[in-house]
Amino acid sequence: MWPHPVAAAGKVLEEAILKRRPPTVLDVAKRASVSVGTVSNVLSGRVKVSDAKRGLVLRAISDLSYTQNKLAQGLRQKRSPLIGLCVPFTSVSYFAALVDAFEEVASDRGFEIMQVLTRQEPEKELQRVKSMLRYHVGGIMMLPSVAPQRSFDLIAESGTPLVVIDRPTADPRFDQVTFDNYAAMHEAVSRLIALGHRHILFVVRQRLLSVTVDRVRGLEAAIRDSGKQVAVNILECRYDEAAFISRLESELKSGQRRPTAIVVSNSLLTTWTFRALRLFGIRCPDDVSLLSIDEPDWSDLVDPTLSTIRPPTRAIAFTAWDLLMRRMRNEAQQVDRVELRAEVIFRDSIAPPPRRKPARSEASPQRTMARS
Amino acid sequence: MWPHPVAAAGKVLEEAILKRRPPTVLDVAKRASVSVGTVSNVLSGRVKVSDAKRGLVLRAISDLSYTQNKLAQGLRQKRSPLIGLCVPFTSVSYFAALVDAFEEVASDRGFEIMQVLTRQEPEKELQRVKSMLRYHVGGIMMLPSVAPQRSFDLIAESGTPLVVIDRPTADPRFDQVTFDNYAAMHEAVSRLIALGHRHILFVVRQRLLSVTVDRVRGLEAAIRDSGKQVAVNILECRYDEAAFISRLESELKSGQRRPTAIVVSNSLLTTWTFRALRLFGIRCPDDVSLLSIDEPDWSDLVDPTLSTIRPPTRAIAFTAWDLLMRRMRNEAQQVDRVELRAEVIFRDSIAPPPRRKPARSEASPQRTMARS
DNA sequence: AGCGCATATTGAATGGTTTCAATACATCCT
DNA sequence: AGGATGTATTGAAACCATTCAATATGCGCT
Repeated sequence: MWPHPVAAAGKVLEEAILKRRPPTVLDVAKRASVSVGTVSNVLSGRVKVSDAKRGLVLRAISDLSYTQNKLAQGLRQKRSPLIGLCVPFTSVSYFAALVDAFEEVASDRGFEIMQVLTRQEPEKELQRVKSMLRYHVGGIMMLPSVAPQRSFDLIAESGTPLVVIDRPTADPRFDQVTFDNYAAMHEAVSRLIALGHRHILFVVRQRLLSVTVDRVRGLEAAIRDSGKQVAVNILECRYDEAAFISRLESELKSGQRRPTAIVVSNSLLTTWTFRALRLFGIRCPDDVSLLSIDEPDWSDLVDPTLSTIRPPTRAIAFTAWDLLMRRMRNEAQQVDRVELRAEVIFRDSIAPPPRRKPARSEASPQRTMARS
Repeated sequence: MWPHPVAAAGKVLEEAILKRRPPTVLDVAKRASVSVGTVSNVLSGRVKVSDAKRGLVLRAISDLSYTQNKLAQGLRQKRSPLIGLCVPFTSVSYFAALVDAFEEVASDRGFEIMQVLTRQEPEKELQRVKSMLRYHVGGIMMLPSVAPQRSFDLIAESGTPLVVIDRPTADPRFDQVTFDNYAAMHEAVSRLIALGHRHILFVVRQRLLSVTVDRVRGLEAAIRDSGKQVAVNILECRYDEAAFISRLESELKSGQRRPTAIVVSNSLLTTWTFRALRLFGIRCPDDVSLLSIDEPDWSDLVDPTLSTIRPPTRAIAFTAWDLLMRRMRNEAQQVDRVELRAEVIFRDSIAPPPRRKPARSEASPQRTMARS
């Protein structure tokens, strides 16, 4: 007497169910009466499988509601479809928008994001990079800190594809996607100078950061190109609001080199600056003009509305993704360095400087200071 | 003649180096002349190892600069030290702050974050939950959508510990950490009523969301407790700024039930509302008072400064983490439901309603409407 | 010295997938 | 029919860390 077919099917089910463990390729293979290799081929689609067998396999997969174990897959392939995403914070809106865009495209393409935060500290960065590598991530997107060399070396040594975003690096080993800080800064500062500003304060987080260097170059070029005498002061500050405010105050009250325009490096510092100006009773744009790099989402809500350099966030994310994929598929011909353009948006926070203390008495339009 | 010790050591190195692959426990074990079991015991610290052997092992680890393969570890242990973090977006500051706090505590404790975004859509959520489970994450933090049932079932079935954050659920299977929306809303609305408001508009994203339900309960209770006649309108809207603005406009211009106070459910909608009021030329707080749930970071930068309900973001993250760890270590006695308190911050965007059209002529303080 | 007990150490088996050399099968041509 | 060519399928081996039953070692006591 032959075993009843239904009972037989039941018996195949048994293994996975009785042992209360998720079904494996082996379970699927048994139920579909094929080999594990065939199941794997159906799953990956890399090798042609006859329609008949494919049907059996798909049937078995859905019967058992089998799901791939990505850890085992990653172990075997030595690369998991995890993508490491390394940014300083998520609580800065520009970074958050980047993360958001990356997750969107990653999940659409069947990848997952492993997110690590560096807090802008090279040590922390190194530690976080090591964590990513322990998971054998298939690729890394990284917004590097000031001193990313050791992290870069580790990544290069591991052979993991890396795309550097937002902050250009001299390292010739990696693809990178940035926006043209030089041009954006040149455009913005040229406007300030045209309006008559001759004392500019540039507030930055870290002077050594490559983006900062580019921005300073753009600023200086704009001054040269204008042919005017413009004094520039750079204020570097840690992330500590109280300390920042007091340093800003002393800058703004130093009679001689008192700035009439402030350019701020990121949206967090802009928030603080804006708050500080209120606190000091300094009016914007009457007393001082303000321009922010990294557009905060409240730019058009405040009074005055804020002039900004708006980074092409989503374009950066999508471009970086494409580069990373190309590299993961080994299709990269050479190192790519893409530079996108940022949009400079002039709103009300920029105006001609006040008339008093004219450094060289430029012809700035007459303007009453009162506004009430 | 015995092999020279140095040559022997060199020979041990060979394997990993010649084959150009990262060293494994086996390589470490050979070099330290111990068994793989011992190496594993040193690594995990779960079993006591003599100081002598431990020294040898540590030495070998550093010599070879061995790093654990977390994929293999996860495969064997059936749980990886990856923590799935599931939120709607990162581009809303409240969510971004949560993510930030989670990453901080996770990386301090040697865990990594796998971040997935649900876009508030149950379908997407389910898909993302499946992705997490395929990686056999050790635990999940989730800010659920309106209809999380299937996701919950899947998670429960997989046996993965889950902590539900921010949005209370009736599901009795999972720990949860929320803040007291009822109390916060009660406090805020009581103040509005005390100031004389009798027409309140509540702008929400999704009426069915549990937090919304709680907030509405708090609102209604505040009205009951006040003993006054207060009309409430609820405006539900998708995430589409143009559509939202036009719906808001019709609400604000509907002569009869025209609200004098608006409560908005999250910071993104608050941004839109704020922008819309400007657009319509409706003054705040003169014509209408405004209160935001989820404190945007520009609350004190705009004019008028914004009244808000500030969620205890970091406390939520840390509490949720502790609950999750307890559950991952199987120390949980019962299902925990922690409810933290939110802070209600009254700033300038709240004032008594304008005098015109007194519904029942309450004694609100005389107030000239003109301002500039 | 001999015995028993406690602790440290060992290493084969395990987990789930993919890979790839080997095999089976089908097709076509002469 | 016989042989050659090409494609589909198979299943053992590999990936790497952990587990745990079995063994080895050390210690104390008589």
